[in-house]
This record gives sequence, C-alpha cells and structure tokens, in this order.
Amino acid sequence: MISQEKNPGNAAAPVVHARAGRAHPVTLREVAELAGVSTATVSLVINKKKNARIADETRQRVTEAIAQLGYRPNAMAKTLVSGTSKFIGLVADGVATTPFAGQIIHGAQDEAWKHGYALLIANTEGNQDLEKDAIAMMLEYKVRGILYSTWFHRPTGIPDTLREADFVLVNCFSPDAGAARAVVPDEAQGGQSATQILLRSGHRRIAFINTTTPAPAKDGRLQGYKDALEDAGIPFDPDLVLEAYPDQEGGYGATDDLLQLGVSAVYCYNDRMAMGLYDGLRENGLSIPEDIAVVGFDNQEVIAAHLRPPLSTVSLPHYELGAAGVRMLLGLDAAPLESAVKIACPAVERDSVAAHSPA
Amino acid sequence: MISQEKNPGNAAAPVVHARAGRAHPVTLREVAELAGVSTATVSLVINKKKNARIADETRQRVTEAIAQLGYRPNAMAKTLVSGTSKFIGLVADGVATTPFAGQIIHGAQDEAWKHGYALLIANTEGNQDLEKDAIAMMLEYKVRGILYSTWFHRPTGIPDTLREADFVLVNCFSPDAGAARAVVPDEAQGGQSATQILLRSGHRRIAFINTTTPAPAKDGRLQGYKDALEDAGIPFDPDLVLEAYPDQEGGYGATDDLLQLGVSAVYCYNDRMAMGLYDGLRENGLSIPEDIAVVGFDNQEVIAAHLRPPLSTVSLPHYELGAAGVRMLLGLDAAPLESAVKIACPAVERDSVAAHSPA
DNA sequence: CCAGACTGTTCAAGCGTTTTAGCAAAATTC
DNA sequence: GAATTTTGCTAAAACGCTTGAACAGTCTGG
Repeated sequence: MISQEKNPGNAAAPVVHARAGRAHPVTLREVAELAGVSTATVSLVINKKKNARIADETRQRVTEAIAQLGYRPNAMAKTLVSGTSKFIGLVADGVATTPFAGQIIHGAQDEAWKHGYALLIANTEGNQDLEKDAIAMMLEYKVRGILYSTWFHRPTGIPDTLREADFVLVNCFSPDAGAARAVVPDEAQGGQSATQILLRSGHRRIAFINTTTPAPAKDGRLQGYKDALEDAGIPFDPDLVLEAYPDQEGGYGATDDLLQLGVSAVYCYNDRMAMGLYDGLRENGLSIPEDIAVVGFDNQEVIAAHLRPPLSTVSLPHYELGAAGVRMLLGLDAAPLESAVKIACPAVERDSVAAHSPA
Repeated sequence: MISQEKNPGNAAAPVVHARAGRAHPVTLREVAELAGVSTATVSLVINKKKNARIADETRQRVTEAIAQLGYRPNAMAKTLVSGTSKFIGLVADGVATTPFAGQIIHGAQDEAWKHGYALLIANTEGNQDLEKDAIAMMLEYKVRGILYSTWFHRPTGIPDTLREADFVLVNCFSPDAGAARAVVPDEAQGGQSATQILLRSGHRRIAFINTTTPAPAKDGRLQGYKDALEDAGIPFDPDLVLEAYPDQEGGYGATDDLLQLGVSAVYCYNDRMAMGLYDGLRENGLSIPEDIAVVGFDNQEVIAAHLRPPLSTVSLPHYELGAAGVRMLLGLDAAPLESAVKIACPAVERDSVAAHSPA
C-alpha cells in the first residue's frame, strides 16, 4: 500500500525523474470531453454556482471526470477573467530577518488564508529599489492589496507606487495623519500594563530604563509608565527614568546607576535589556524578584520565558498586527483614516515579580 | 512638492478613499492605440525580443505611451500564455513561528528574487489539511516549483500532491533515499567545528551535553564531536556525554552532573542549553571561560551574541538552506537524488572560550 | 392542447498577453 | 530595373477559464 496507485502501469519503470508525468496539465476542456458536457457546465459544477441548474447525474459525471483526470483549475486563467487575484502582498523591510517580527507574516498568513487569500511576500531589507520592484511585481500579479510592514514600530514614508494598490501599514504609520490606514501596537497601554504588574505587587518606587533610541516605542512606553503611576497616585519622578541602549549590554551597563536609585522594582524598555540587567543584578549579589523585581517588554519568547527566573513582560502583538492588517485590508475591520488602529500589548506574568511583596 | 503630481486635478477633492483612481487598469491595447501601433508591437518592445525588428522611432513612441499611461503588464495574462508563473512556493511547517528558521524564508526570497521569481509562502503549522490546500493552491497558481521546509532538521514524509510539482526539501529529507532532492545542514561538520574551537584552545577533556530528543541533529552533532576528538588523537569517552532537554532549563539542570566530570570545557547541543548552563555555572561560582569554556550550537543571535560572555557557537545556515533550495529547484546547483546536499555550519567564535588556555 | 414557466445545457464572447506567419515597403544586389 | 533581401509592422490564434444570453425540452395550469 505504499502510495503506488498514483502511478498506474509503471511496472518496472526506470527512475522517472521526480517531476510526475504531467506533460500537459489537464484542462477544463479535457474534463468536459470526458464527462461528455461543455466546458461551461464543468465550470458551473466546479464553482457550485447557486443559480446554476445542473442535473445530479451530470454533476456526478463531471465530478468523476475531475477526479479521474486529477484536474486542477488554472488560477491564472481564473484571475484573468475576474480581474483580481486571491493574493495579498506583504512587503516588509525586515520581518524575516528579525526573530519575532516574523510573527507578522504568520498572523497575516493565517488571516489571509482564512479568507481564501494567499500571501505574496517580499523582504526588502529597506532597499528602496527592491521595494519598488516588489510592489510593481505585486501590482502586476493583481494582488487584492498590500500590507506594508516594518520590523519595528516607526513612522514611514509611503512609496508612490504603493498608492496604486489598496494598502495598509502594519507596525508603522504615516507621519501625515489621514494619509493611510495603519495598525500599530499600543505602546502606551503596554507600558502601563508593565508598570501595573509591578504596582500590583506592591512596589511604589519603580525605575524605568528607557531606550536611548528615538521611536514611538520610547515615548509610548514612557507615557504608559507615567499613566500607571498617576492612576496609582504616585507622583512621577524623572530621576527614576534612566536611558540605555536597548540590548543586553545596555541593560547590564545600567545596573550601577539603577542601584543608586534605591528602587524595589524596575521596568525595562525591552526584554533584552532585562536580560542584561539580570546579569548585572546577579553580579551585585541581588536576587530577582526578592531584592528587586523586573519586568521587560516585547515578550521575546526565546529570552523572556527562559531567563532565570522567567521574565514578566508585555507582548508585542506581532501576530495580531499581521492579522488585523489583513482584516483591515479586506474591509472586515473598521479602518479609520485619521489615525492608526492600536493593538493591545497584553501582559505576560512570570516569576520576575513576586506575587505580592510590598517593598 | 508633496507627492501631489500623481493625482492631477484634485483641487479640493474630498478625502478620496485611499485606493487610487484606477477604475480600469491600463492594458496593452490602450498603449498600442495611444502609440498608434498594434498590440503585438507593444509586446515586442516591452519584452525586448532580440529578433524583433522595431524602428527606433516606434520604440520611442511606445515607450512614451507606456510611461504616459502608467501601464503595468498583467502578469496573469502572461502566465496564462507561458504556462508557468514566476512563483516559487514555500511551504513550511513553522518557519515563521520559529525565530531563526525565518531565515530560510529570507534566503529563499533573496535567491528567488535574484532569478526573477517571487515567493509564495504558506505556513502550515504541521496541519496536514492546510498543507494539502497550500500545495493545491500553489499548483493552481502554476508555481515553478515548491520548497518544502521544516523548522528543525528532520526526516519527513512527502505529501502525494507535492509530487505533482517540481520540489526540493529544505532542512528536511526523505527517509527513503533517492526519493527527493533535499538540502540540510551538515550537523556532523558543525559538531566537529564546535569541538575544534575547544580543542584549538587547548582543552583535552571536553564534555558534550547532547539533547534527549531524537533527531538527525542529535546523532550528527555527536558524531562531529567524536570525529574532532579522533582527529586530535583523544579517545572518545562516553562518560563525558550527558543528555538534557534542549532548552535553558535543560542546560541549567545539567550543571551538577557536568561538574562531576572534571572537564575544562563543554560543548552544548544548542545555544539555549548553553544559556541555562551559564546560569548554573555562575551559581557555582565558576566563571566562563576561565574556569570552564563553553560552546553552543545554532548561533541564535538574540542569545549567543549577547550572553555574558558572548557565546562561541556554530551557525545553523538557515539563510543558505533557503537560498540553496531555490538554486537546486531552478537547476542552478547540482542536486543529487541519492542523498541530501549538506550545507556547512560555520563556527562563530566569541568569548566563551579563551584564546588559548590549556586546562 | 397550448401558453407560459422551468430545467438542463450549450454558445460564444471576453479577460490581457505572446507569438508565428505573413505582408508591404524599402533597401540591396546584379 | 527586375529580383531578392531586409526591415518594420500587423493579424490572428492561442492560453484556460467565466458568464450572460439563448436554446431545446419538459412541466404546469387553465
């Protein structure tokens, strides 16, 4: 029963070069002939048109012919007729390159698929020419629309050619409001959630190590921190906000300054920083969360879930961004032109913050 | 100069819903009419056919008409005529989900693009039905071929429908040799390189913490370790090989056993394990690389490059796998059917192994 | 038993290209 | 100056499918 049936009559055939023997792909006409009907009828059967009146017996015959011949519709021909394909383009400046941003692809893919669309992706690495070519290609393939995405949340220009298609910005937005539909993560809410994890655990004096790199995330995450403090009735103290380069080294390097602050908890701009900080804290003989509680941001699985102790953080909703982008493109979600739609960054609590430990 | 020109005559037009005003995409015929020639001529000009004899003046006129109308060829129509599209399908069981495996997409994309092909991707999460649909879709779109890839190196079955296309296995292979072209990482060479990093640094007694999970990587990486030792004239000692679950917790958990061994260096099955081991070692007051040298495997950037100290490791060549897969598919690289082509896993030396420190 | 309404199916035009064969005019040859 | 070649361009078929109009039959109701 070793899937032999597929290749009937190949007794002791020599190793037929992998590519099966479909010299001439089966067409509608051939199916029609075998079933003894017109191509129109076959088409009607295949597409299950509701207004089509087809005798059961005929339908049966056609179905059999299709199976027997192993017929596959030619999507290109279909598209030619209909004018638009079942493709959604995804041009990215580096989602494939970046570990977690890949989830944008994943989310977009799943959602697109759900609605019968396939993803056509192009990774441009920020190369403008490549980008232009990629968009042109997508246009030529008559994509339903294009998702223009960036690997980190930022403002972006909109290539002229992009305007020729229906498009949505994902994880980025146009500086001139009203210029384009867009979906981005809600940095402020995320920052607020992160801070609240600490607040809920009883901490009152909380440091924030922000990034040195200017970006919507820098402002948003800080704003969220302020919002959370305000809600808790704690005055914002600018001295508790440090800045460092947003990677492990930056976090590690901020250790000393942080320790000067006399805080019981710290919220880091991202998980990588937190990872570096773990090392710094440990070197100072401090333990997490007993001596100091830590939360990160991004929820970079490979890191956050496996640090010792596992890091409480807030998720950058890449998957959702991709999915929402598709829904927006297809007009399933509301898509205000005035401003970007914000997707929540849900908190992910792990063990770097004690259940309840007033300082 | 704010990219206004594109939409001429829109004085104070109301917010025209994003989608530009291309009611009827420009066709070849329209270009032909404007240029005062036949569609055949326009086609000839566009495709720069070498045998085509076109007067410079005509060519000029056509080119202008194209520019003026903003004509874009309809790729679907083209494909209909030619029979195959400029698509290469990539079906993956989880490359988008997995951080670094995303590089397979990236490599495939770049290489495909280089040859004028675009990537059509489908992430199936291992779902067989989805996979079948994905392949069917690709077949319907007349892809040039399909790359069938897995997120970790493993043997795989070949879906029947896949056989209808030209295909190459990427990061996986068929258990029945000779059944399919495939490209995989050279685990043994990688393991050997990893071990050699340690050997070169003067270590003689080297432990290997292998994974508990059966996989080609498990066997290959062990084999490489043995090979390296043999080359160095060091007898293989099975007692120096431990096993643990291949993540941070596994590495951490292996610390005690490792310390019993009295080795000066350890080679971990992967970077995540090494990361956990770092913690375990540190807790025992040991420092890396002074007290014990460590090398990992995979070169998971986010981790390896940013541990303290940065981890020496060996790269899993995902990008290359994707690229090689495409080349193989297009017949640019030799593609033996007997066995999978192996791609080297290059060593990446960082600071977790001292330059030269005989135990 | 006939007009009208269904039912089941086919005709044929059209989607936007590519491409081969062929035609008229211009250039070249002898 | 006729014969031949070359040049520049076009007609039209083909690619595989969809779809609205049209056409025979078969039913129904009066």
